[in-house]
Amino acid sequence: MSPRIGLDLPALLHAATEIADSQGIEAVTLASLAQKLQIRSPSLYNHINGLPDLRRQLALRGLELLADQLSREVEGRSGDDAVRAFCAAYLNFARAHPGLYEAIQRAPEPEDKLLQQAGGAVVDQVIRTMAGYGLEGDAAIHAVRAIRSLLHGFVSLERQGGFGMPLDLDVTFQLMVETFLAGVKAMRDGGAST
Amino acid sequence: MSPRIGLDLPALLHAATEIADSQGIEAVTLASLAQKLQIRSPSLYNHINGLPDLRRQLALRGLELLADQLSREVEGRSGDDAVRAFCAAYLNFARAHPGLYEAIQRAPEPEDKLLQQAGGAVVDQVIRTMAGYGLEGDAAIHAVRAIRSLLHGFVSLERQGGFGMPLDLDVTFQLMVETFLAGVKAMRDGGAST
DNA sequence: TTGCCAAAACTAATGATATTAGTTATTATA
DNA sequence: TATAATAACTAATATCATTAGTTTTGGCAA
Repeated sequence: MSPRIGLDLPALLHAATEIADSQGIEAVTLASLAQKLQIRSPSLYNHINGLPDLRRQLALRGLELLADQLSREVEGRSGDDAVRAFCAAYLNFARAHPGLYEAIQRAPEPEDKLLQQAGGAVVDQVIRTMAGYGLEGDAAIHAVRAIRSLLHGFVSLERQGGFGMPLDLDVTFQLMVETFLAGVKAMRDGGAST
Repeated sequence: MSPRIGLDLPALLHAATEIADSQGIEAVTLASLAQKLQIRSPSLYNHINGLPDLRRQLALRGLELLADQLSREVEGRSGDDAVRAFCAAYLNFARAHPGLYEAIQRAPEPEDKLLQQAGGAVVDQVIRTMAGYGLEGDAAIHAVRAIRSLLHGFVSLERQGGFGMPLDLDVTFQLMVETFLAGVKAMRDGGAST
């Protein structure tokens, strides 16, 4: 009675994103998505290649969106200011799109070219932001890894309610970033102190 | 022909841990566990209360083991040395038990008393380790949150292969911890520098 | 304008999973 | 030795992903 509803991949991903952001990536199933779209689940195969493919597409969409927002916020800034803006943008994305953020973490296939590339774009943005910071070569790579760890760790713990104390998390975040910057400078300008 | 094989909860969790550590927490299903134990999956209900309960038990087991190893390594140390030992022990646990570590992160029910308590034991260990560091009140809480973020972020990114460059990860980890310590001292002993 | 074809929906069917209900056999204990 | 609790079992159901094959529709070419 009603073939041709007019679905396409973007519409699918939009609906899947809503499910992921509101109920978690686990809740994104072909059954739940089909129900939300008012179609039968086998019909989804006209647009995607099964559940793993759907989640992969979500991860791609998430990475693109993240890279986009990061570069937009960092643009025109430099030094500490750029790092602060970068960190804030990263946190904001994770809070605004918890489901997409979750999807990004599920990068299984290391040989997936497109996913690698999309992830690379985000990492490149970190590298650009941290560049011109007086760090060269290996030291720069270590610093980039450190800030990625810091950001991802905070975001993950916050999302899963890992921080018990009722102390303002935004303050923690700000302080954490400043501590990191202070540490980088201390390490750069000399050895360890007491 | 063969009821009474002699299974009990510890044996179950041991087998489930092996699956989780070798194939990931996703691979821990009642079907896979039953197959490994040579029984039919409904028989598992004599020991556990379904799949969610099994994963919860795994998380509990993981938290206990982690708290145990952390306190063992930190014992007798203090100051920077204690922090370094703590971080190393945390990393070692995550590497040795990737499946258990994964299980820990899946803490869904915030009202689960036992899980809260087990998680609290780990956090308390962080607090004890960071204590006597010249940080008081809120500052101490922020510092604890920061180091948890750092450790969890690094461990997660490493596990999912998030670090692309073929640069020694152990070096990054060491450096990261030292940078954190330097940052904490810089923040404690004065404001921001240039 | 008409007819055809590709695309997008569908139904039907299969296999895997978790879970429940009810059954049987064994072990421990009274 | 008899019995009761326990730990295995079989049978059955519901949900999910996936495949195969079918129908309908909308656009495009003759």
